[in-house]
Amino acid sequence: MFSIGALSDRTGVKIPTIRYYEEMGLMPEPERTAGNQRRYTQAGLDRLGFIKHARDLGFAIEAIRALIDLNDHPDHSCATANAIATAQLDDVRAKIARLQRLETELVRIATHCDGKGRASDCYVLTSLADHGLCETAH
Amino acid sequence: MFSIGALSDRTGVKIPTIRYYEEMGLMPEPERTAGNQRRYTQAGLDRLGFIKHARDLGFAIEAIRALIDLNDHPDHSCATANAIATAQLDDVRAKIARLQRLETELVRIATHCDGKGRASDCYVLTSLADHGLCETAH
DNA sequence: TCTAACGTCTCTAGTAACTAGAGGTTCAAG
DNA sequence: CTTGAACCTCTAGTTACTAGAGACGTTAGA
Repeated sequence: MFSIGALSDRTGVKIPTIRYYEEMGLMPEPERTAGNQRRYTQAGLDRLGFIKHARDLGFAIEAIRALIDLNDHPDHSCATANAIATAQLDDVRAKIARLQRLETELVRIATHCDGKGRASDCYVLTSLADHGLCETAH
Repeated sequence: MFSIGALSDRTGVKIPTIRYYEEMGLMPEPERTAGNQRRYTQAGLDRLGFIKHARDLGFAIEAIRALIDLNDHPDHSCATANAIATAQLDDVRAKIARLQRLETELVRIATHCDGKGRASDCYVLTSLADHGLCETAH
């Protein structure tokens, strides 16, 4: 049996976050000691690892809830799991594309200002005031 | 003079968001009609455009506050503006790098599952349960 | 001038996914 | 049996908005 601190140490998930996951219904309510402290089994540790990994990959809590549900029903079809993973991939790719456009503009903005002039001549400030200077849409 | 709705239409910033910016001190408190409605000048419109552009580029409210402050003091050095823009660029690049690592893992996870099997054999679920299958750190 | 329709007002509360802190209790090592 | 670390619950704060309720203001047409 593991205390909540032991779980935290093994997974890298902070203690308040573990309690938060329990409240959100991602972690099952564990057994308690006579003094009301949580005691987890190996299954609890495994589940927290699953959640952590999914969160690290950017899955939302609701998506993880669905994935856990599937994991608990081995005979269900995995179509939902595939759809969730694919949607997450699409989401990540969209974010990358957007950030790359921002990167382009920020490089332009940052390189045209050496930080040594006066604010009235600053290309950073001029750029922000005038959208027309941008190369891409954002 | 512009009503708040006119400002919203011209900048694409939603009305409650304009009021929120006012509360945060990014937008100055505008004049009011006898009936207590906000009326903005061209300067108010310009400032909202500045804020919108900065937000679109991912600058945080606090960073924008500093940029506006510089914009209002033309004789100050623009070193801070340059530092803020550079920090933002670094931040964007770090996010891109992280997302690209996630993309790698998600491609692997999504392509190994066709969504037609059973949950017990699902590569998506197996992968999430076993971090060892990952190619990169995340 | 009246009135209908639409615009605007303030205020509260909700979102995602935690994080911080207060004030009190329990556990385990020595 | 003591003591110090770990744990408990609860509330509130974070970021940047968004939604909704209920009331009031503005304006164009009859």
